Amino acid sequence: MDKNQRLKSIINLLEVKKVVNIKELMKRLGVTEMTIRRDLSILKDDMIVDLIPGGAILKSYTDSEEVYENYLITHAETKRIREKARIGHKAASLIEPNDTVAIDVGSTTEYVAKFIHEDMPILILCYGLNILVEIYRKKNCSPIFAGGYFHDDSMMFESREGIDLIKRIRADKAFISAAGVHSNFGVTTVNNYEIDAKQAVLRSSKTKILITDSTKFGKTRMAYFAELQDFDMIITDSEISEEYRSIIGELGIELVVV
Amino acid sequence: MDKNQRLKSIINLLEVKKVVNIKELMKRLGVTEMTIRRDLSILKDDMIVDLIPGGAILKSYTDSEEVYENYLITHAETKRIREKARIGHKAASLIEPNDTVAIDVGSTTEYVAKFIHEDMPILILCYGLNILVEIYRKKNCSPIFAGGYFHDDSMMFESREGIDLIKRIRADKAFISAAGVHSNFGVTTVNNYEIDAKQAVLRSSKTKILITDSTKFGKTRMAYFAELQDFDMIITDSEISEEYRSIIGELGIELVVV
DNA sequence: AAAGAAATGTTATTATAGTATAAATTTCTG
DNA sequence: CAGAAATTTATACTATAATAACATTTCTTT
Repeated sequence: MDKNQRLKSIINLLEVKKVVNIKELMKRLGVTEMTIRRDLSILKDDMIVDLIPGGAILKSYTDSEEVYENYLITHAETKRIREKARIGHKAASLIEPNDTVAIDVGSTTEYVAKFIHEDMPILILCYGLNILVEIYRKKNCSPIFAGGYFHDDSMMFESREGIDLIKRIRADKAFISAAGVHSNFGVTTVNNYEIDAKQAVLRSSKTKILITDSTKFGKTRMAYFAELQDFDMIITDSEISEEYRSIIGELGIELVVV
Repeated sequence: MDKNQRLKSIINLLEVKKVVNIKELMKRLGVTEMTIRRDLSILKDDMIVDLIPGGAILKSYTDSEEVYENYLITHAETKRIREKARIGHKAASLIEPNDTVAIDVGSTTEYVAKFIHEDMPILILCYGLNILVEIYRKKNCSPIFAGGYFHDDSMMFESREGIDLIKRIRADKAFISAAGVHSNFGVTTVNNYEIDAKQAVLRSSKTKILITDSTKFGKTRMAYFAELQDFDMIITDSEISEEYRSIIGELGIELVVV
């Protein structure tokens, strides 16, 4: 195996494994440590890999400080990861083979997407990048993505044409997120630009499922998009108050507490 | 910052950076090496990260030998990654601040996207998931994504509404890929579903740049979408034949060889 | 506020990784 | 096939990373 093939092998391996170490490459390619080091150094100069102690990874092009700082600010405090994972897991279990499902933007709906089994043959309509990234690798899930202009606070793409696409789809189940759920003031979210997509999905879906963690009940955010009674089911975690349990019960909405 | 927050921070950082090293975490989190080591070891036990010398990466779930062996067989020869990286790097260097650029689907255009500097303030129109994933984190790059139905061979999204969106955008520069470039039979690609988007982008872009490696010259694929002379510039690698160098010269197209 | 537990820091030691250089081998070229 | 160039190996040395044992601080609980 000549040098060029070796370099290709290293890149191939990196694309599968995301990290290679020098010892492994020595064995696999049958050359000494120094040769591997020189190969990796060539790939570094070609800006294909980043060297790490003992090996290399594919080059990352997003190394700025600010990206990280923003990320921390937006996500660190509000996370409640374990609750969201439970809610998402429950929601995903409702999906049946050959369903068409719509998944709204949001961090909780992201967990719905995560927990969809890759063997489940379904069509998934979405418009959030985090959702898309979760599902596109699953081999039986066919994504339909409503594009447009990117909003990095919600990872949502939004446009007139995206709404047109949503209107043309009919979904069996829609998983909709909310940032506020209030008995008088209805169901709300943070950003005005989300309203059209949420409403379009609600109009074109048979079963409407509200996905929200318990901290959102009793809250109101700026952008109103639906009444509580527009939903057929609400999935939330066990810290939901007695008050809202009974409000939801009286409206005849199925409440699933995980 | 307590231990739990630190662990979250490390995970957050990993989700952005894909690799963290201990020195960096020490500075960022203001604790000693041993503490970071202990944190990483907890995350390792939780099966969230894999330790690497000097740091950690998010745990990979695809470590089987077979994956790699199969991959080698299917892709080893056809890839030409180093050439594509050079082509992409050159193409990205043409982008100027406040440009609107359109980036077509393809493995070579992926490298254009990779090499766009995150400080470059631009709008980027695209419709390929691999392109989108490269750019959406770059803080000054605003993506506009034409959505639709997903095709996993090319990672492209395609729909009537996506084309409508493309038609509504005017780009300064379009980077278009091709699977075949022939002096008589024109510029072609593999999949019919790509044609509309490529043509729509060509029609609405000022400078049209063909991005293709040298193996594509003289080849023809099924889906015709443009004439060679529709392009203002061609970027390719140095193995392009003398024949095609002169054909391109005679057509008055700027040829950039990297 | 004091005792005990948990978390973090310090230091010394061992193990592993990285570098530089020269010699050996292979490959290329006329 | 000789000689040059490129590539690879071998080796000695330096730098960095990992570990372990113990000290200190911080947090809880009474």
